[in-house]
Amino acid sequence: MPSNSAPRSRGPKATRVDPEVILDAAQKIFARDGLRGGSIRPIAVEAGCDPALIYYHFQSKEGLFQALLERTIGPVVADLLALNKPKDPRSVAERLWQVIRIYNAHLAGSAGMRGLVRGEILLGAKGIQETIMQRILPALEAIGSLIRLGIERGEIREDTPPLFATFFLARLELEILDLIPVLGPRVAKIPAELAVPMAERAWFRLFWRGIATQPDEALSFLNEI
Amino acid sequence: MPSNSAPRSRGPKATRVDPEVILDAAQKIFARDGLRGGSIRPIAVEAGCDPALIYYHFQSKEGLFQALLERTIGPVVADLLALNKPKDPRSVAERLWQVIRIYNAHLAGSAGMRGLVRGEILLGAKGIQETIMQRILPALEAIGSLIRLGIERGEIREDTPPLFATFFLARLELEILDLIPVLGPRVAKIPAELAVPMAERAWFRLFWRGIATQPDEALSFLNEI
DNA sequence: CGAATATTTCAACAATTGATGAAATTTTTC
DNA sequence: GAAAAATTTCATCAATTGTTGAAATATTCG
Repeated sequence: MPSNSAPRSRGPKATRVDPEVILDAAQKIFARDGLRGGSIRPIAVEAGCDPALIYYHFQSKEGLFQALLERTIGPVVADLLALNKPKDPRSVAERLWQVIRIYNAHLAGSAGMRGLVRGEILLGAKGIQETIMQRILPALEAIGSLIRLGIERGEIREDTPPLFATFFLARLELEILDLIPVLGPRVAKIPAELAVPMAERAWFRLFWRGIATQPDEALSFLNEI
Repeated sequence: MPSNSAPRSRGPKATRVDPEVILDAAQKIFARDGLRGGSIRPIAVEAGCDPALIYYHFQSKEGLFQALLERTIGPVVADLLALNKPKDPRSVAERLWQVIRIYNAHLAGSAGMRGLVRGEILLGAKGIQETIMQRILPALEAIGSLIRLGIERGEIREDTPPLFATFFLARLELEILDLIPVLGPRVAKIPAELAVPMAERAWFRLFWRGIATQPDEALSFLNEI
């Protein structure tokens, strides 16, 4: 039998394949299968194009992933840096809480991507590690500045180590979004969709109690929504 | 040209290939390349045997990984469960601190394995997920019991949610061992080998302050070593 | 010793992978 | 309208993958 589908015509289609569509497809596949496990052909199917087109736009599989990283991390970092504006009228407590909200707002829908990023920090190729680090380090620095500001203002205990407190908070976001929806319902009878907001609040309270001079004041913003 | 190496003789060698040696090799390769990225042939080279021998002992790649999981997680869980003995004379604070020490003692040397386990919880095949969960859930339950005991005894604040505090502590171990040695030296000038013990203590203090009724008492054990 | 069993290797399979060069088609430029 | 550039597909390569069946050797048991 001859092939049962006529070959599509070559050359540009009626509607060009937006590289953003390819990135969407890559995010879906990489998030599900990992960087090594996800392969180009399923991404091409998802994007509705030929595998070779992906190479035309992104040169290599690694290039595709790096482009995806830029798109995923970029907006998060931008928002985190904005928390450090000198004229911001909010308390440090409230702005640290916003760190969590920002993270959630941008990344809640991209499960798998965070684990992927995390895995590549630990085991990834040097080039990808560098890309990630250059994006993440300024964000960590921004959180550290906030904590130092809190110490200056007397909101945060003087014996709080800014660096470790930063890691503690940054880490918190990761785990809330990734592991809590999986573990929460299994360990207790917490619906998956409630696990994240409950953990966010409980953990931020715990965190704030650990570092604040007046731990039980000024957390009213936690009760919104 | 004929092949440049004479074929090894078949049949049992002088010294049998201990399956434990294959597990050691698998741990090294999987930890470096991930479950999907790590393949059987390099594991066989590392173990000094033929790839087919791995199938003889472990049936499949997934079977190999499951056996490796058992060997890695088993001892950790056993030690964690032992923390819950009713006659233990130590304070809850000290026993919660031991959670971290146990984790470190068993898993500090197997970087990559933790990320692997974590990744498989989120994205892994159903069978592997089940294996992991059946091992981990009793450990989480043990920590939860300790925290409830602390509340009963008045060591821990009554408004502490045991479940989330458990996750918080369990999570803490993971990140200290994995991310801190990578991020610490890059963000500040902390040597990698100091980053872990420093973070362990700083984070445990912060954690304890967040949940304790008398947060600044009875942490003298943190100064040992 | 001889038979049964356990251990190890070899050779090969079908499938999948990342990648490329050439051809075809459209769009842009002049 | 012709030439140049951009976009898309096709066909295919070489390498690697997990896995298996058969053969070979050693050990154990009667």
